[in-house]
Amino acid sequence: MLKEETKTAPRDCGECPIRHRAVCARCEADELEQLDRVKYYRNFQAGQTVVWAGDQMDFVGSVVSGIATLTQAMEDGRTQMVGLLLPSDFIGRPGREKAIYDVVATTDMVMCCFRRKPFEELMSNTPNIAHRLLEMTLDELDAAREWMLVLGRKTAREKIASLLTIIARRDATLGFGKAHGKMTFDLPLTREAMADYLGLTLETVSRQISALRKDGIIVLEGKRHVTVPDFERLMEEAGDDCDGGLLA
Amino acid sequence: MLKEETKTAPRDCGECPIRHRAVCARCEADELEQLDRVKYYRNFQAGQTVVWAGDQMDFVGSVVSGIATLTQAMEDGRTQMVGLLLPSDFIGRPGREKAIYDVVATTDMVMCCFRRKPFEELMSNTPNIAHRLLEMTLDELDAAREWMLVLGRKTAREKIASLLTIIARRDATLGFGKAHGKMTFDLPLTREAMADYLGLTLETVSRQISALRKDGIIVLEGKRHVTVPDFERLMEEAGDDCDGGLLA
DNA sequence: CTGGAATGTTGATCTGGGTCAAAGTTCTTA
DNA sequence: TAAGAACTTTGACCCAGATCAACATTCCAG
Repeated sequence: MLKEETKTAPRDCGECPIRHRAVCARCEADELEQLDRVKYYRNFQAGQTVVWAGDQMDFVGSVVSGIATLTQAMEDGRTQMVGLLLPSDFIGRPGREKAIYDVVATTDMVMCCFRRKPFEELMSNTPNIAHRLLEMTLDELDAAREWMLVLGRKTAREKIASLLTIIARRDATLGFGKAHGKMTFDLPLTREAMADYLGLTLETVSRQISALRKDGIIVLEGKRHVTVPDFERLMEEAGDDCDGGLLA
Repeated sequence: MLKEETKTAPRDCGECPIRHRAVCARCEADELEQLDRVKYYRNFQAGQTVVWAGDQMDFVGSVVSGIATLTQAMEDGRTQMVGLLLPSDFIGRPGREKAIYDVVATTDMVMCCFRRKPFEELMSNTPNIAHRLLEMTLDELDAAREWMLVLGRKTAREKIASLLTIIARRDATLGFGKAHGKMTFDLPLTREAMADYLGLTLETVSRQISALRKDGIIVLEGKRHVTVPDFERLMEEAGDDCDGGLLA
């Protein structure tokens, strides 16, 4: 049932696609070598759980390729996604024994893991790592706060538009191409996952996507492939005039 | 009109009330001295704006006493509070020129400010500062994510209960006393500010507070002074069974 | 292919919280 | 000590989004 290695890990850091965006972005050759000693790659399939909230977690690491989600749940089953982890994003918290969120791979995913204890030690001797991690954490904090506005104050339609905006921007940044005019991308999330991210029900997500389609804001091919004829138009629908920011 | 110094700044770090919780928590004597050279205190009155979103910000710093809020607004006036800054919390982001949120003092407040440029330099030579800031930022990220669950998935009543829970916990941590059984504290926020924090209208906030009062979950003296007869009961209302965490 | 999970769409109805409106309470400042 | 101004409560009504239900589509495994 295992597909034969969806995507293989990079052979070494030199050809790693996230070399210049991840925690290791600012490391020198010798530092990379130290990291290399405590590092290993792991592959996950779409749908697979990386960690369960409450589990012991003896590694931290970076998303190399693919997408994962960070999710929090209440006892009665209500669920809120609190983070969307894209290539180069960091998973885990140095100094923390147990995961406090569920981490799930929503697409096939490759992770570059570091054994936690040695990584923590490395961090205290390697300002380049600690510094980059601080920077990334501050970015994520900004993204989380931006998302608080979405959750707290935006309408369902604006929420959907905001999510599309983020995904489109990410594709522009990571792949090639500008974040304006005509754009095309795939939704890496199911309707349900979108609902969990947006604080909506999946029915509402479905309806609002249909509405945006009817209004010509987006064009769908199949369920997942989206074309945005005019990105500026989409941003207006999202309610945030142009504000940059967002998203690590 | 100025009250004669609501609360004065500490004379020196030795008697600073946040000495062991703020960015400087782990600094040695010599490091404190370096910080001292770029530091100054500022007093704000309740209601005063500390920084406007978009403004140049040439300082960062810590809340010494009092409370401030971090707020984000859409052009049409919808407003979402994205942070509640308590004593020892850090304001501003090293490396960032312009504020991206409004910062407002909701009570009289004393800040310990550092000139931004020299602080940034200091940070690169002083792992103790950078490290502590990373730790604090990670805590704030956790708090922001916890809040995403509140905003996205909780009912109005649960939201109010969650907020009361946070404030009660803070008072327990900062002041004296345990976070269980009978607790008493003052609300540092107006109904409107609570609404902005919770993604509600002030009418709903008012109604739900009345409802909690009627149900005996809380007892009010005046508008602001709250007694919680049974903290466990309040936590149940908040929907999170006991989960610790939250709040820097 | 084919039967059954997932996954997604659409409709009908209900409801929690928003909106609008009017009073009631404090707090100021004169 | 009075007259605002700011804050809070409460009521009546409404609507965006939830809930419940049926059906369509896609994707597999056998």
